[in-house]
Amino acid sequence: MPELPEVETMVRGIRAHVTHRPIGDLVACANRCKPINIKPTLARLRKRVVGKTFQAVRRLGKRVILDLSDGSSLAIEPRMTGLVLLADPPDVEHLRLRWDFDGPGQYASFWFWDRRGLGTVTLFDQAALKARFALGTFGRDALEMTADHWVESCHKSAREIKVLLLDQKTVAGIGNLYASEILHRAGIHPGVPAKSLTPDALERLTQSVQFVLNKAIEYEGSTLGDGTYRNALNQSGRYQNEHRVYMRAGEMCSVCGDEEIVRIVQAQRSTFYCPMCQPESKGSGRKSGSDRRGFKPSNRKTGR
DNA sequence: ATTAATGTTCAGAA
DNA sequence: TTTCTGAACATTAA
Repeated sequence: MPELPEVETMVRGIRAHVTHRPIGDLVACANRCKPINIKPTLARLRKRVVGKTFQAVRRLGKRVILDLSDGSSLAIEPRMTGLVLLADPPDVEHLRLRWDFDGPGQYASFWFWDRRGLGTVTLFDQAALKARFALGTFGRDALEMTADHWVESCHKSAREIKVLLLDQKTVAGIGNLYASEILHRAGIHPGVPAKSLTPDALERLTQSVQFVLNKAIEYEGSTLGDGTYRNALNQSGRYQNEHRVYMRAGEMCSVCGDEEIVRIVQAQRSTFYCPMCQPESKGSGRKSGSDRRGFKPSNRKTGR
């Protein structure tokens, strides 16, 4: 499920191969899959894209943005299982769209592949893109968040910190997997209200977001058990080997060695955490000492 | 054979 | 205003 590190890996993977090349055609792949959700229609998008070039490829939250030479931009949103590929798709059935380039180049085309078909491709003109991703309508990028920004985002909110982390309007790029990993490294219990976090906890959160996301980018993202996520050349990421809590319910915490990782459900999504490293009490002060022992997990489900 | 679970986003309701 | 719920989708585990 592509989150910030996976989408960043996609962007870096295709950038050199898709920019400044004339687009010869855009077609729906010939298989029984629907060509996913396209705005406007495929036919109209095709007319708007053919003959142009991509001037730049960048990331906005969890979307791949391709800036066209006429000032408009294409936003590819992988959602759960979408991939951009230069070659070697995981399978041919779930290829959805293909862009063909004219002229020389290492790869003649690139694809949007999506097993579940929740992904979207949307064309924005310059003004519409600006409006859609303006601060306030869309959150600041997770890698741009300073401690002051976190204070501003958290100090009024009654929501659980894990749920707030997932809100793309509050902060862009964090998804279910990295939310659990980030909070574990920060020593913050996922269920505490955002506004209860102390300045110290928010400082740790700031650092943890930077550390975890940058490390995950360095490792080219996480390819989970189902093997869905792949880079542009259909290679697995390597950050899954570094996960400390995600999908590790019932395992001993590798950091404290004293407690099993627990799975709970928040906002209909799985959360994983360590009751020892992430105490529930006030402001999640990790070093407060008084809550080192005697803590009871707030939820008893430990299955995976 | 049916049902639940999986994760992201958005529309619409509370 | 803020927060919550359900739908969309494909595949697999129970």
